Amino acid sequence: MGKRLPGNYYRRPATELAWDLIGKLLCRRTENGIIKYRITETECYYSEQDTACHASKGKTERTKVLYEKGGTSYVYLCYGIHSLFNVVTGKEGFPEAVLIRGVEGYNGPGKVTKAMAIDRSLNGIDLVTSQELWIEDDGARPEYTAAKRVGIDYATEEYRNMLWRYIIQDGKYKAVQN
DNA sequence: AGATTGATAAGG
DNA sequence: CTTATCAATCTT
Repeated sequence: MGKRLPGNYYRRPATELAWDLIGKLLCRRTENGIIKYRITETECYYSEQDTACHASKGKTERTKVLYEKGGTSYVYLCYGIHSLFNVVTGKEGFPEAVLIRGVEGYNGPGKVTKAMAIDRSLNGIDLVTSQELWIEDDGARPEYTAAKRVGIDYATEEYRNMLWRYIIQDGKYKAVQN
């Protein structure tokens, strides 16, 4: 079956990981056993120049994890309600990450983390060695489309228009349009 | 379209 | 300490 993605898989730009993670299996160990969901939608956040990226305002207590090396998880509580799960990519010292916006059966980043019981206690863990949370590749290479990112109205127009959101082509799980 | 929600970050 | 700001979701 699926193989866990190695550390060097994550040491690539978020702009590349974002579409490559489409179709991969997000795995989570729970008390009831291991659950796996296929990733259907991602978004990438790249560099301090990207005004939609949390790191654009500089390194803070919250965003410092974005500067970690690829393969680190970044779990962030949004709007006081929703935990959002991101995969930090690239090399140490450069802020970039891929937000998991949807998995098979669950559209919406808040629903994904709810379904998989991901919370801020998993912030900063290593997806390569963790027994709690990791990503596998089972060889699936689904079609995907690119779109503008959503929920980032505060970003400058230049970055709002970036096609940094990727959606699996499956018809069953249509994403909301811009 | 509007209400909600609480951690985070910046300012006094 | 106080205030403003959200990488969202649910209900009208």
